[in-house]
Amino acid sequence: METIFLVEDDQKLNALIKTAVETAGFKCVAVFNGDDAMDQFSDGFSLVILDIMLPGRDGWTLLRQFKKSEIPVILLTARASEDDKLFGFELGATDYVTKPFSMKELIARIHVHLKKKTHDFIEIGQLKINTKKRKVWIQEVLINLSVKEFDILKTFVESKGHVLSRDQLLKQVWQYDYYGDTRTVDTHIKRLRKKISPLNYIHTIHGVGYQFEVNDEPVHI
Amino acid sequence: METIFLVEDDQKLNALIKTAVETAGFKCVAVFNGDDAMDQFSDGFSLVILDIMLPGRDGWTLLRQFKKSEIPVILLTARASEDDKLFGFELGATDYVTKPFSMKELIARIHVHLKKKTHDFIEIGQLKINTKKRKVWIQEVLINLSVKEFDILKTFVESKGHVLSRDQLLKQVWQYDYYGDTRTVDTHIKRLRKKISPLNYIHTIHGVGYQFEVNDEPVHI
DNA sequence: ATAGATGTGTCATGGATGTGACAATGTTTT
DNA sequence: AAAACATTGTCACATCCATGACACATCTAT
Repeated sequence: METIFLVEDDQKLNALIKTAVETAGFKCVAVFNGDDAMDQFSDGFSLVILDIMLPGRDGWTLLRQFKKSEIPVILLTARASEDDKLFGFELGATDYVTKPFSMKELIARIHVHLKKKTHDFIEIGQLKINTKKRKVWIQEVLINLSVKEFDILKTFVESKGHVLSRDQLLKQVWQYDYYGDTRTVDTHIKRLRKKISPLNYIHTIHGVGYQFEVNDEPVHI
Repeated sequence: METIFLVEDDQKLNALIKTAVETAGFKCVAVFNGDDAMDQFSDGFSLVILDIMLPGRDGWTLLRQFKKSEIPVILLTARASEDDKLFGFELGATDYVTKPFSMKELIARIHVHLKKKTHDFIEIGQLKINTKKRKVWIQEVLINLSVKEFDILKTFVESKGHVLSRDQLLKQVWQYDYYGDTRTVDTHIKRLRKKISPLNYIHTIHGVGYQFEVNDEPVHI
């Protein structure tokens, strides 16, 4: 479970954000001042929400500290001052939100930085994929895929655009200790291509492997 | 050099942003409508700035198209509507900026999003190389390279400017135990030179080997 | 001037890939 | 339980194309 670290001195706002974050499905550790922030911070957190206008220890110092760990930091700022925003970015803030803001927007930005969009549904090109139900549609038409075919397709859409060797696909879709012929991959690619035709999304990279990329013509309206 | 793709129908604003982006040290390809955007878009760009309120083709359609390529997209929006922001995020926008905004802030956000993305990308001279996708562009135009050609090019750009003997190239690109003719290297160099022409980056060091060095004329603005 | 190094067009070959068929195994239906 | 069906892995064969070697032209250094 992803845990958000919240640093906000205003009691009401702190509680409000904490509730919003938790109802969005995250855990939330909330502190009210800079000293507690320093003490309780660890790199086990997935993301930090930091009010830059803290009493006591300066918010900028905290930001500098947090960014040593590569964890994304969203700044909350009351001042709409231009310079503050720029200074924040220069110090490594991932994003900022200017008060007043809606909880919806804050949550949306959290999702963006965690790259955890609603992951059960993936839309790519003319394909719609429900990973939980293991179903695939081409323009609302359900496609019947076998286990291996679905796993290969899922591997493709998740390894966005990267070239995958046959060995990589074998390790991912089959098991780490698979002893079969690498040409087996070819056969499954063939079957998958046939089932998602006329979509031409699986490309052969001669001498390397396969690559999944949407190449639809621009749709003219 | 990183190239920004700008889609903005307002003449003045378009020029303003283009100038700001270029003085910030990026190149900028600017278009004024959705059709041109569709035509000129390529995944050789590093980032897209998209005005969501375009005449003619809907900005959302463009966004959907752009996001197929994994390139970060910053939305420009006049409406401060909450729903628009959320919709934009759901469709895969990386960030958005609400008008009116300062050029400073826009540039700051560009820098933030480009930092994340530099891992798989190598830019050298007029070449852009994506090692994971094994793709190469010359000024946004995709070049089709074979396995050996790509590996040689990759070896070159990674061994910054050093002269490489044919034996070194053979060991790196082929295998440590390769028994072929060293002249084979020459043939592949020939093909690679042809494919990346008119770029003259591969230099012959007589009696030693080859060297990769960018020798472009400084571009005067 | 000369010998060796390099550029380059051509071509045969081998390796990589597409594809249909089939047997073995697992799953569903009757 | 038997039959019908689906899935999977392997093979054989055809096809395609990257590759590597060669021959010859051109260049470079001495």
